[in-house]
Amino acid sequence: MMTDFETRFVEARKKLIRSDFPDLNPRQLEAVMATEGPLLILAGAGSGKTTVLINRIANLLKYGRASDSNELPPYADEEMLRAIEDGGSDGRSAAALEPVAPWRILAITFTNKAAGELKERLERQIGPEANDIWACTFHSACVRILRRDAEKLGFPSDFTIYDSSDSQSLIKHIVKDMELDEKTFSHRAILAEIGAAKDAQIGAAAYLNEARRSGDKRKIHMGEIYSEYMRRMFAAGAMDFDDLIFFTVKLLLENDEVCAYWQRRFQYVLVDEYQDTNHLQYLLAKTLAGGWENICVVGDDDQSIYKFRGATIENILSFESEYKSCRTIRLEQNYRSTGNILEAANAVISCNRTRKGKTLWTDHSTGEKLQLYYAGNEHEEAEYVASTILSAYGKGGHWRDNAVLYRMNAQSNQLEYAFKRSGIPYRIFGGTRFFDRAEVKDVLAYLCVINTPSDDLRLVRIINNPPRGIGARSVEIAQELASEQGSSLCAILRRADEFPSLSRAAIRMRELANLIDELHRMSAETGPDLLLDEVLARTGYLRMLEEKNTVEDTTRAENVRELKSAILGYQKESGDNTLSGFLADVALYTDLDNYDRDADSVVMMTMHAAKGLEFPRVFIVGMEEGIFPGQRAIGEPEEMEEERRLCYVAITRAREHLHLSCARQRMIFGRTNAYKPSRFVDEIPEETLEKKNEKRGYGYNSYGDDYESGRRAGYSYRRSGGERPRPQKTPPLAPSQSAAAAVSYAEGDRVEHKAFGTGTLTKMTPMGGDFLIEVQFERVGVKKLMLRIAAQNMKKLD
DNA sequence: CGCACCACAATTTTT
DNA sequence: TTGTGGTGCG
Repeated sequence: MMTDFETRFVEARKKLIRSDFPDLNPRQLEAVMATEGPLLILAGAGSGKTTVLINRIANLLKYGRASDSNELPPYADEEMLRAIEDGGSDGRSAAALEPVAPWRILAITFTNKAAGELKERLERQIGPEANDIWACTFHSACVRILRRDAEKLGFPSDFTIYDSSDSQSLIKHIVKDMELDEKTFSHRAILAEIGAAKDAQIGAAAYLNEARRSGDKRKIHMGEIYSEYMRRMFAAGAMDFDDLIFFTVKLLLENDEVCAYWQRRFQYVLVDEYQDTNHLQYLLAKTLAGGWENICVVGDDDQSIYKFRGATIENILSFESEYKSCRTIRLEQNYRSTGNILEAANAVISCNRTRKGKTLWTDHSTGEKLQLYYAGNEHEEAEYVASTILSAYGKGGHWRDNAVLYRMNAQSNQLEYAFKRSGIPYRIFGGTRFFDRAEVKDVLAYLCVINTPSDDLRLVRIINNPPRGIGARSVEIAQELASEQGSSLCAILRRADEFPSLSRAAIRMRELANLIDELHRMSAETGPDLLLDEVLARTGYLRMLEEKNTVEDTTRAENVRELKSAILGYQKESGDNTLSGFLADVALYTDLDNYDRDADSVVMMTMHAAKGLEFPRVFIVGMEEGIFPGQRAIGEPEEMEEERRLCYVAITRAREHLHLSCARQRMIFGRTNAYKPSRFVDEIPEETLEKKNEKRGYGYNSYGDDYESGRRAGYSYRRSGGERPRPQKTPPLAPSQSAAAAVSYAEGDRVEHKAFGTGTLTKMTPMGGDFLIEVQFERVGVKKLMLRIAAQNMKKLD
């Protein structure tokens, strides 16, 4: 039983702490104050969860567990209580109850970007102290833990990290060496299977045993591949992404001391995007938090869209039964979107069965209705998007306020063309990332080999690149020699002239080995930036690119130089000047996308990639059965729910304007198919939707005479031999109108464009049945546009 | 050994 | 349609 004084003290203390977070809503405040024990925060889209995370950490650093405890400090007295009630700075320090040291806090996110943002915002709010907080990704946390104790697992503490393409090529080599059929054993399937095994904590030996017991041929082969994969990884002192977590968990579970060390250290563990964790990650978080049991997970079961890579929604759904004393807080107030957008999002997601149940609300106004555009095909759809963006820009928006989201990267093409034709600057996110580009990987492979000459996998990659006369056969022989002698490939290269079988290539091999050794020695005293220069010069790699002189090779050369700025950036950020440090970091750093974040251009990306982002105006294209939801999800209830969550994520990216579009027919992978509008469209309440072009896009008439009249602006013009479209009364977007109008333009005309303003048409070049025009605009300078598209958004001035 | 040509498959993707 | 990987020829 608490005494009256105690009650007053605790209440006053809570009141004071609360007053320190005036900008939070009641639910957010509750989440910030609930510091002790397991806590599940179900944070809807746009509900300010990062704010909560940051303030929660701030609270811990400042007040310790005071906001969530009935405990009094040892010397609590009336005077102290008065100070707290007054709320001055004395009161604030009196209110604290063992403030938490920053290094006792572990905040785990999924992406480097999220971790970086967290760190940045923490530093801004809390100050330099924030640097000692472990705000990192699962993988980088594991690396830090493993660097300390990898030897206990038999790995060198400077183990290298293989990224997925390294893993992939290793698998390829193994499948080849084992002479298995590469069709039945696709790299993808194997890696998925190995990943799943690791996720279930099944090591290679256990897997193989189990496979042998089952007698399943395929499984046995799979087990053999798995074992060989792990053997070679171990021999190379390498871990892949899954291993980082797998081995960390193993380390913690098998070494009581190590486990106790970390458990004692991490007094508070926070996990962001908890719905995206897989079983191993869950286990890791649980284990690390095992000492103090102060585990706070933040997530949204409705935004779980990564099942395909192992995330299990179960983690979040069963958190409450896992931790009996758990408190659950729902953040349902949305600060991002208009009422209509939220209503649509709520309506769609409510069709799912497996969920915790949340309903977002907002005090924003209803806003404008969602626009649903029915297009005849993907060209029309793209032109609708382009045209809408031009209008918005013309009314004084920025390009970067617009995002176009699609289900598959393959859908980006038509949009890209439409943007090019219309003079809209755009950027595509996703696709091949910087560090995945061949030329960057090549150069990094050099650096890896220089750092660790026994890194056979990387050595094979660069052994004849640039071509130096070491052919595939010679490499094969050298590899055989290496495995016979149990030495590394590089060691064989050094002694190449001892092996008659290598005769022809021996000299070249020795030269390469010498180069590697020399650069290796140099790496001890030279920073990675200068070493890179040396590598580029001495290996002739840059020369090879420069000599080719094609457009691609110029960009490649640029990418290689860009790598140098990545190195310089690393050195500046970390203060570390070692090659091994940089390489360790690079393996975990996929994302150089952060460069020119402020560039003003329309953003294009998959819906997956858009998670966590927001834009004033969002287009969701390809709302068709078979595209979104994808063919694979149809008839699979679980998959369908995941697609629906994806739809929910996509819708909730929009702040003010949301445009959906579907096409009656679409060409994908070179084949044209007819599609019905997506079921998700039907799930959106009618009253929040404004349908546009329904008749023409999907109506009975759309394949009648309309079709021949130049509606398919992209190519039918040429097919119909320049035939003039029949005049018809059409809404402003109809391309037929533009085709008619296009004819009447000539060089020297004064024009007014709805986005770019007034200008003079300076040049007209016939191009594929259309014209490429150049217009000197007064406001935005020279633009190159395709006339047919431009004509929709432009009129002639007299 | 290097290049050109053909077959084939292709959600989504952080680390 | 696009990219990739394997094969065959000079």
